[in-house]
Amino acid sequence: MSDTTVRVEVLSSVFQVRDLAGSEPVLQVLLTRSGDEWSLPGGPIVERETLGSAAVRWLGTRAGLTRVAHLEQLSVFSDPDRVPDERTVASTFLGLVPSDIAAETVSDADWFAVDQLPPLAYDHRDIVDLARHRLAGKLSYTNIAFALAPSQFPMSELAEIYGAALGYAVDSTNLLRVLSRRGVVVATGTVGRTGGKGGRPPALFAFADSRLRVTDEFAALRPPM
Amino acid sequence: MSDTTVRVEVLSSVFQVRDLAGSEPVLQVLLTRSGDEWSLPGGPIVERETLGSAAVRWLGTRAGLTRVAHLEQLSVFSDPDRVPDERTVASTFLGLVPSDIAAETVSDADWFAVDQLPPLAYDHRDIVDLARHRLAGKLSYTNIAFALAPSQFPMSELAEIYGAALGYAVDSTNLLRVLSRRGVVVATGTVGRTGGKGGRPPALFAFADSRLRVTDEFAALRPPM
DNA sequence: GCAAAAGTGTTCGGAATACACCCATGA
DNA sequence: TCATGGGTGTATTCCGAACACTTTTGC
Repeated sequence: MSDTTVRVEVLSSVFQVRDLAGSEPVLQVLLTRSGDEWSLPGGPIVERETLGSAAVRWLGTRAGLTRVAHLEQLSVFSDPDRVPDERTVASTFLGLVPSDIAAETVSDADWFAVDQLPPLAYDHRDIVDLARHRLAGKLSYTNIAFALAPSQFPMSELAEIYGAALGYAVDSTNLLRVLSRRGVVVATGTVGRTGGKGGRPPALFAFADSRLRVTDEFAALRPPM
Repeated sequence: MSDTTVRVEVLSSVFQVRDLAGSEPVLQVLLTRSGDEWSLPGGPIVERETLGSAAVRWLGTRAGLTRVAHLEQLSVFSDPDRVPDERTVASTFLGLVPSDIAAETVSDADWFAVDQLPPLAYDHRDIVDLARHRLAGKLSYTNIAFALAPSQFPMSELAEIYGAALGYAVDSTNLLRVLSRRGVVVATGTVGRTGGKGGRPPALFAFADSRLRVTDEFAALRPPM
């Protein structure tokens, strides 16, 4: 059998929930400019690195981003014609950045609201859509929001983060009940400062784990007992 | 940037629920012999094919298997030292074969119960474990069992298939309720033959779709309405 | 006191499991 | 008619959503 080799690149959809001037915070994705177009940050892998370390490396060099709280594999895109030139297989990643990190970017990188994306290169739009869908799914049955939230937060802020990522409003009261029953969030005992327009100061919460954990593996067909 | 190319292979964990002499049916996985060891079927990709078509091609040539009812991507395994020799990135797949198909194999391929696997080459054992876990998860919130079941079946047989794949007993009564509420299975109106030891003849059911469909996307945090 | 935001309690409905009981067939 | 398996109905339990009501702060 012939030892066919192909070009392998990594591409990352990195999300952050960011304040948009004068309105609710929205889910944004990090893009890099290449000529006229915008692309997902990434590039080819080198000899002795895994795909994951390649993704991290490219996020640092292409976009100036170093603090990714979570990174996981998505599908591989392998259509022979997905990019013109050389046959290139793309291994894609989902990355998340906490909302309180000032994710400074280099000059050729910027954040875009996921509902107002510019035209993207090649199949990168499909990759962003896949990543959004994966994120929405995992918010429901894992603790993945730890990677979108600050280390401490009032529940109303966490509800806004969920709302931005899911695309619909989430009730903070019930969110607390669901997440604390599952042991995902715990009260810190500390109290935050009241907001700009008055109101009762909020209790601060934190995620129990800072690594991905499945919290509701079986929606149906649970094992006995 | 240098145009690094690497060797890309596909590896498939193909499962079938098969009768084991004189006992309950069990989940088995298809392996190929390479020298003394057993491996997952697969190999390098060629110029103009996707990873999926490469996986199908290798299943045919290495294992004589042509009728895979479902095939989906799992993770990419990219540790630089995962195989000695040349640096090889493995894109892995989960495949499923209906239980009533006589999945004939070539001489260097055979089926093994997942709980009694022989020593496997390289990291192939990790890949099988990942595939089992993915299958178990998807049985709970998708219709993926269509690819493990015959085209028509009594519910007791489907419960055995679920039981073999999940590793614990599943009640056929409640399985029918869950799957019919979700529109996953429908009654065919036909009736099967009674078993060897007498008993009432069973109604036959079928899956409504023969493509993967998510049936319970959000375990929690459902959208309003 | 009043507005604003946080927190508590209650009710409701949906969905999955467990289990008792009835039905249809072969010997 | 009896054993064997299939099918139906009911009760229980759990969990998440909705919403009203109370509490605590700033002005």
